[in-house]
Amino acid sequence: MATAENVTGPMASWDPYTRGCPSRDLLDQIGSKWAVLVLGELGKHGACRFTRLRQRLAGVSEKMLTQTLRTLERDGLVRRTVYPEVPPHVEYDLTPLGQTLRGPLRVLTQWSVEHVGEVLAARQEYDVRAEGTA
Amino acid sequence: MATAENVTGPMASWDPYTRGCPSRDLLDQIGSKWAVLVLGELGKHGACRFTRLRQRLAGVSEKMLTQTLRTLERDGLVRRTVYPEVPPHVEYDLTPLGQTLRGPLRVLTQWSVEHVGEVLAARQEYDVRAEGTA
DNA sequence: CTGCTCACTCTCCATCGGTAAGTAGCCACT
DNA sequence: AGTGGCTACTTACCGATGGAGAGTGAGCAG
Repeated sequence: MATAENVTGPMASWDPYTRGCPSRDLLDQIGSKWAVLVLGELGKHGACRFTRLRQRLAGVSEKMLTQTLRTLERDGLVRRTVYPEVPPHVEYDLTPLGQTLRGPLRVLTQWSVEHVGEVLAARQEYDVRAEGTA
Repeated sequence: MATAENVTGPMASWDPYTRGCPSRDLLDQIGSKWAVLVLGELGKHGACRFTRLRQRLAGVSEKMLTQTLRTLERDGLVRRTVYPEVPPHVEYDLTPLGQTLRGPLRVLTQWSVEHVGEVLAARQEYDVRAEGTA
């Protein structure tokens, strides 16, 4: 079992509500737009190549996909496997640690799909009221 | 039950993997750094004033807190109540819709707290390997 | 020797986030 | 009369971040 002490010293517990706490950064990372989608995609369909991933996440730029994958790899959530061929062949898939994130992210994604209608309605109502005030 | 049809027309289902889909935007919003923390705080401790909230979310600027609260209010997740007093008195709390997000966000927050040690370790290992390559 | 594939990598520009100072309205104190 | 303070914002400025698109490298087919 990994504890805080193993890595950075005597901090007993992490708290994202504290300024500069690594758990806040991490929360930000894993909740970021492209990371959620990359992890979700790799979780659903397993290993995937760069170009295929880029197609599945319609709208992502190459730069952002590369950057997101690097960050996830560094964080130990995604594994990058290079097959030394020409043309280049690289595959990405989830590590065991990455797998543990599937549940939380699936729940969040489902929430946004299920409630987007209500949110859109709330926005309309808000905007109408704001117009009246302006 | 709110469905897509109620608001924007004949789209049968929302998919965050589609470019420009409102559910992708929404997912981005609710996963964003300050929104997660604001919703978490209001979920845990109930109604709260601006300044108090600012203290609890150590490190947030006034600008970002205002902006985050406005967005959440517009999305129907947070309710803003103004008491016409001097000095000004404004309270924020979760709407019923906002309450439904507590679970998903708590799970995500817990994940980051529980696994930050492993992630930190993975980063160290990655950085050491990268140094060797450089 | 030209073109093609794949996975980047670089450059340029627009938008975003953070810092810090300003605003409004009323009250208490001097 | 004037000064300062309370609370919740706004605004201006600036560096960091994200997106669009072109360029790179390595090797093989034609």
